[in-house]
Formats: sequence, C-alpha cells, structure tokens
Amino acid sequence: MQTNFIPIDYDSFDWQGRNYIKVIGRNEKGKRICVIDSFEPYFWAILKPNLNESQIKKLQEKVQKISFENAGRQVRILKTIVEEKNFLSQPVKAVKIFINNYKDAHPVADHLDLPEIDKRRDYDIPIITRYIIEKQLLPLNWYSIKGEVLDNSDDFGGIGKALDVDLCLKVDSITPLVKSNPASFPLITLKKSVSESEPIFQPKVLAFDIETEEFEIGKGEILMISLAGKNFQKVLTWKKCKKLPDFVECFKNEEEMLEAFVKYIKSYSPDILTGYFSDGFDLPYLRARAQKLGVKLSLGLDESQPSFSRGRVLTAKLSGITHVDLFRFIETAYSQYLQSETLSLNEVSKELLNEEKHEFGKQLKKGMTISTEEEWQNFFAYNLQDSVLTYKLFEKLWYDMSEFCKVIQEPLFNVTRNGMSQLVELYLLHNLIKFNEIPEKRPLHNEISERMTLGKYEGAFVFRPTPGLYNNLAIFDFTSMYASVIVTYNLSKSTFLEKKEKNALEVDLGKSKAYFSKEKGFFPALLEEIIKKRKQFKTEFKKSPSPILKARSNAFKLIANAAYGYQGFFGARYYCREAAASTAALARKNILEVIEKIKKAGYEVIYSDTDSIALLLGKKTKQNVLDLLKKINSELPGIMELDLEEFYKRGIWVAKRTGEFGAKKKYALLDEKGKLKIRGFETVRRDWCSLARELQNQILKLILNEGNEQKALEVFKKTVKELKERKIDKKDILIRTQLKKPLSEYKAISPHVIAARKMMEKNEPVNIGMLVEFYISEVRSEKEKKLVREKVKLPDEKGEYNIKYYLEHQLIPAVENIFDGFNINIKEIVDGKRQMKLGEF
DNA sequence: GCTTTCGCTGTACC
DNA sequence: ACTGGTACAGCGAAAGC
Repeated sequence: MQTNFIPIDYDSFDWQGRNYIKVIGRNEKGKRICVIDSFEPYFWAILKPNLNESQIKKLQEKVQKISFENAGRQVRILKTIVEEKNFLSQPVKAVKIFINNYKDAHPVADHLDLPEIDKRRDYDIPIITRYIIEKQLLPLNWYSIKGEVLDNSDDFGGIGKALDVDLCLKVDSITPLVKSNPASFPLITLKKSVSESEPIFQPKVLAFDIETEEFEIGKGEILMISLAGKNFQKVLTWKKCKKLPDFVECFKNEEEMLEAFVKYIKSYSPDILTGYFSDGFDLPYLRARAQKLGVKLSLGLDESQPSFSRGRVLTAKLSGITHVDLFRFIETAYSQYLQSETLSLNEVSKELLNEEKHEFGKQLKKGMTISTEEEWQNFFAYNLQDSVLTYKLFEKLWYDMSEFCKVIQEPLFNVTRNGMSQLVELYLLHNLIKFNEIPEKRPLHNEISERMTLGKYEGAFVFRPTPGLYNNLAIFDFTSMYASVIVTYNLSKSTFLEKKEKNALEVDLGKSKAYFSKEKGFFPALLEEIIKKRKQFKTEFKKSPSPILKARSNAFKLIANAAYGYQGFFGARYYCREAAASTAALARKNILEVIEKIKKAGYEVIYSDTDSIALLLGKKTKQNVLDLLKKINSELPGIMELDLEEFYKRGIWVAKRTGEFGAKKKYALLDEKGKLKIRGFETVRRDWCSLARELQNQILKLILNEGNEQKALEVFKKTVKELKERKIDKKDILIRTQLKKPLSEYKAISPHVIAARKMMEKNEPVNIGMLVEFYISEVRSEKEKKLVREKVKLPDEKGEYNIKYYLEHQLIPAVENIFDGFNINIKEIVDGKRQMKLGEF
C-alpha cells in the first residue's frame, strides 16, 4: 500500500519492550492517516584517544555483556559499531551502542563508566527529535509512504483498530515528494514561486473557548463552550434560555454539555485544536470539571484524555490532534513584532485582525451578574466571538508557525511552545549530521549552578547623547550584528581554545583574553547558512511578496538573532561564555571603529546603541552619506554589513532626570514621511497613565513636526488646567503594572502590590503575569498618608484622583526634560501659576 | 526629623 | 530555568546627618 503523507503530530509508544513512533497526518485528499514506524535506539560512547584495535575490540565485548533490569525491562546491548565521528569539531573514534528501548539509554550510559570511554553522548535528546533526525520524516513536508495496512490488524495491540483514522500504515519506506524543507534549500534563488514548488497545506482547524463561573481552575461550573472552524460555529450550554439563537445548543446539564463538546470535536475531526491561553485555563478547567462530573474527556484519536505536563507553565497535549495555544506562540516568537501591551486576545486581535471583542466582555470583566434573557444572549455571542477571533488569529499566524516548524524541523506542538533558546538548540541538533557531529549533552544541575554564579560579562556599547533637538540625521545599523560577528570571527564552544595557539584569534575581554581557532566550527557555519537563507528569502519576498516567504525569512531572522543569547545561556548544550563575551567585545570594537571613521569623514555622531549609529548630515548630502556607507562596508571584516536604516528630518534627545547628562535609550525621531519613531519615552511605557503618555506624545509631535515649543507649552498648560478642574476621565489616569510573582514574595511593597492585595480582598482573580490597574486618590491628610501606596485605589473604587500626584509624578516628569532643551522651566511655570492663583484669593 | 543613598521592581532598548 | 547585557526611573526603607 502506498500513500502520500504530510506529518503533523508525532508520538511514541512502546510495544513488547521496543519503541515505536506514531505519526498522524493527512494525504493530499484530506484523509487522516496514521503512520507507525520503528525506531532503533542507540547512543554514543566516545573513546579516549590512542586506543589500539584490540583494546577497542575488548571494550566492545565488555559492553556487549552489559545486562540489567530497568523499569521492568531486561536491558541488553543489541550491537555495537565503531565509527569515525566528530565531537566539538574534533575527530574522535566512537562506539555506537544499540539498545532495545530508548528509555534505557541513560541507565546504560551510567553503566559505561569505563576507563576506555571518554564521554557518553546522545542519550538525552527527546525521542521524537531523535526519530525525525534518524528517519528524516520532517513535519509539514510531503512524503510518499509505502507500508502494510494495519486497519484491521491486531499488531501493536490493535492500534489500527483503536485509532480514529482513515488509514493506518506500518512503514516500509519513506520517500520525500518535494524538496520543501527550507533548511535543505540550495542557496540559489528558486525558479518557481513558492506556491508552485510546494503544495500548500491548510490544516483543519477548530478553535474553542470556555466561559466559567469562577476564574480559579475547576472551582465553578463551565457555563458554555464555543467552537469555531471553517463554516462551523457553535455554542454549547446548559443554561436554559427561552429563545436561543441558531448557533446555541442547550443541554440538560454540564455533563451532557461536556459530552457534546467531545462529540463535536470528534465529528469535526480537526488536525489542530486551538485556543487562547488554553494550556493554562480552558483545558485544565475542562479536565477538572470532567473529573468532578465523571465525564470522560476522550479527545485523543485513541480515545485518551488530554495529558498535562508541568514545566514552568502547564502544557496540555492531545493524542493525534495538535493542541496549539496561540498565546504561547505569540508570547515567545511573535510579541516582539506587536505593539500590544498585554497580549490579551482582545488587544492582539485588535492589532492583527483589526477586530475587537464583544463590548459585553468589558462589562463582564467588571463582575456583572448574568440574569436577564438579553444578557444571556449577549454572553453566548461574546463566547462565540472569542472562538471566532481565535480561529482567525490562527489563520493569520499559520504561516509563521508552519514555517517555523519546517525551518526547525520540529513538530508544531513543540515549536509553538519552546522558548527561543530551545529552538536554536533544536535547529543545531537537527543539523549536526551535516558535520558528522555527535551532540553535546545537556548541562547537569551542578554545571548550570556553576554557570549561573559567573555573573555578567560586558555587553553592548551605548553612546551618551548630548540633549537637544537635531536636524537632518541619518541612522546606520549593522544587519544581524551579533550573528555576523559570531560568523566573522568563528566564535563558539567548539572553536574556543583553552590556551593561546599559533594562528588563533585573540579577543581582548578586558580582564582576560580569549582565543578561538580559525578552523570553521559547525556553530558559526550553521549560523552563516541561516543568515544567507534569511537574505535569500527576504530578497525573494521583495520580488514576489507572499506570506509564506515573509514567514520563512522571519523564522531564519529570529533564529539568527537568538544565536548570540543562546551561547551565553546557562542551560545551553553549546554554552560558551567566552564566545558570548567575545561576541559583545568584538561588536563594541567594530562599532567604535565605524564611529571613528564617520567622525573622520567630517560628520558629527550623536548617538549609538549596540548596532546602530545616528549622525548629523550637517553640510553633507544624502549621496555623501551613501558613499561613506559604501566605503565603510568595503572595509568591514567578514560578513559584517552596515545598512542605512533611514534618513530623519528631526530628532530629540533629552537629559536624565538626575544630572545634566543625556539619557541613553530615550529619543524620538521624525522621518521624511512625517512618521514618528519614539523610543524609551514614557509615551511607550505601559506603566505610565495614558494622560501623561498622550500629553508627552502630543508635545513630541509638536516639537518635531513644527519645532513649535510654544504651542507645545500651551498644550501642557491646557492639560494641567483640565487636571486641576477634575475634567480628566478616570480611564486616563489609571496606572498599569504587571504582577511578576506571587504576592507573598514581594520584599518591597510598592503601589501595585497594594492594588493586587485589594483585589484579593474583593475576591477578584489575582494571577502572576496579570496587569494590575489602579489610580492614586486624594486622601484626607497628606501628612498622615505620605506614601504613594497609601493612596492607591482600584479603578472602580470610589474616590477622586490626586491632583498633586498626577501633576508632580506624572505630567511634569513626562515633559519636563523635553522643555528643558528649550530653556523652559515647566516647574516654575506650574508653581508660578499656583502663586498667582493664591494671589487671586 | 529631614535628606541622601540604595535595593527592589518594572519596563524598555537593542 | 527556559536567549544576552544596558539603562532609566519610581518607590520605600535604610543610612547618614
């Protein structure tokens, strides 16, 4: 039997003590297919150098004899093969040790503490990753599978009968159909367009969302569940209503609603079940209620219930259906491209889809109780809307997720949950084979602790600006600077040298020196490939824009940008502090040299941060600047590249609040199209009230656009007047701060902690990661209640805003140093006014 | 009892 | 614990006078 196949979901299982892999996917006709494949587990014992043939033979015999019991299995060595491999770019002899069950790899490795063996490796990589590397059955790529039909077979405990699939095959052979894996694309431009060369796969997706009585997991009842897919929208409830809209289905009780939920998912038969924060809320809640009510939540294709794993956060897995929590993906990989301050479904949908949640949600959040018929109707519509938005968001993000999947060669489930360091590591692991490299082990607990004690190394260079308003600027920046430094100078764990060697690169780290081999290491080599591919797909995208190309170029960019942080991350297999410190040091050296060159060419450099430089055009032309850029580029080492980011009409830098120095990481620019680029100012900080943020934004606009500080001053005075006349809306004076840890762990009791405590008292949900909202109110006696936290009130708490606080701690600080640049002293103006007012009496 | 300094905390930049 | 370092600024409490 032969079928075409695109793998989506991967799982492993044991049968008669051996490992098997179960891959669920589709064929080109949309039939659901399960592929069962064998897996031959092995790991490596790297030999000490200079062992002779007979010593190795003897060792192999010794290893073959190892036998013990582990977890009810008799562990035996199936065979051993000696191979020439590389480890950390050094040639080694290694014994490939085959065993029955991969779960025994670690215990067997522990039994191999022998004098002939230098290191044991490749026993600690997740089994699915190992399988994908071994068999090259890559996620979301098309294959032709030949195999034996298991549909009515009792093999593997009758898995073919038990699974809810159209076809179940035991693999005989796997043949790739198209070269659609971007990691293996040749570095030449593809002749065909993406859509021609790769059949686009659109998975069957079902989005869901629940509404509950209480926020605490399992505490209250689940009132309703909504589902949204292609041409499919439904709300399930058990709350009786007289007049139900078409999309609502009412059940006798919560149990029956849960059973119907399972039934609908089965009949829709999605590849992907998606939710928003469903790892942490919807699925745990469903599990808790199902348990309590004795309902089986058999969502898996094998009738299994969701399984939960506890990491830093809860993760919910279904068997055969990939559960995607969009929030997790957005948080790790996508949030840096978003303006949204909270990453709530509401805000993210607004930004990405230009659609808002139902108005009803806002009232609901305020703790309204549902009683009238109309309110229930609204509630149903609101619930459905959440699933619809989630479904649309999934569609919007699908290419980003699927391209990530293909680039990293890991299943969707992992790719949407792993952090950037893990993704970088997985990318490396999947590509080591090109270098005949044996993977490094994960650091042990003591190694991690050791690495953590080392503290920081010197990072980026930031230029201290002189406060002021500047005209006609250009900004240069290095493309993927740290990544290109790593590639150019060959900085990595495997190229790091303990001692100075002939021909080695010497990097000055201030207190010490680090040395690196000039022989290309696999880490810089892979990174170079990543950067080149990023460039290739970016160029291709510009030629023929498609969301796939954009997502693919973006995936490579994200990996490239995370590579530097990875080498400095204590949990990394290829951790190398010296490489990370050297990367930062050489980046500093390069940017300082370029700054010197720009100055020598007759320009004034006014700012620089890490990989960018701001300079004044002065009497030079744009063409002069471009020529200079060309000249600098011709002199840059390796693959390093300086780009023109943009020309700007005007820019402003301000002084620090304390001292007369210019503040770093705080500036605003106006480009030639009249667009503002604001960095670091309160305008872009979510922990300032919108009154202060909007005022600052207006003032920056007036000053940059028109150079009109007097008009800006009038705007300021007007706002102050409104504040004093209590004309400001409460929503504009709310301060939002994130709760970063459990309330009890705070050593410093700041205003937001008090606000959270107040919420606790009112039985409102208080979770880590949530944004706490509050305002500062007037108090009877400022003398008795001096501390800000003593004036904290929740948004719906009765009270008046504190005029003095908002003036002195929000409005003035937000604009003070901007006006300072024009020798306008805001404080004097405000104080002067106050005296005048007193005089009026 | 007031001012200065410092640690804690959150957020942003790259 | 789940990429890195740099920087600013508010708040509250300790330190300094």
